[in-house]
Amino acid sequence: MDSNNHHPQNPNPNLTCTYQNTEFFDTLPDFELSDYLMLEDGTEGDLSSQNVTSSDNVTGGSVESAGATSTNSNMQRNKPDQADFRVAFRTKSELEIMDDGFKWRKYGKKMVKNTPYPRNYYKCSSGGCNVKKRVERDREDSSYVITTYDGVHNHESPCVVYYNHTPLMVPHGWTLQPSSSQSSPS
DNA sequence: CGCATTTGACCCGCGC
DNA sequence: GCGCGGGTCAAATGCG
Repeated sequence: MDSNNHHPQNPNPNLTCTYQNTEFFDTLPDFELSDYLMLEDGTEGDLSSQNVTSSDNVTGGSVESAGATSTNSNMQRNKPDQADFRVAFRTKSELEIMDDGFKWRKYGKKMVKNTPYPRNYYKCSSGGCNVKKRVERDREDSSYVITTYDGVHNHESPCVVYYNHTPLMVPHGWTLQPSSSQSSPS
């Protein structure tokens, strides 16, 4: 609706995610992460009532893909390859458009019953990448945005390709960067 | 002119 | 078996 929603490729090029140290969220002045939701295949309940470790520090270093033994892989007609991994964030932000360095293309919008705010559906526009993203506002606090990632990117973030690959698993959209390194590669 | 966004319709799954 | 809700697709429109 807002014509200013045309998200650029990477408004936060210096967005360095030291996710395990939570420094990433401290680096962002515009929004802060309130809740980190770890949703696995079939474990996902309702985001509205999904209470997690709502602590300021996200000590979630144990993010793993949990789709290795899923019985119902073909839940959708899409490729069930990477649809087993799901992560949700609740972020305090005025804007629903939180670019994580990936390029997302909106493909749908829905009004949810329990929420006065619409839910937006995004797909990763990178070729061959079937990662989906769901963005909705918290019905309790409209200042919070709930972002749910479905799937795993099969490519690096366009804005952090110059970083070394890390063996650690990070939530979709977040690219890990060694805290010992400078955010400016030059 | 090309690409991204928007919006409505359609399809699928689940619950009653 | 029917209804409801959620999710996805496709065509149209607008903007760059």
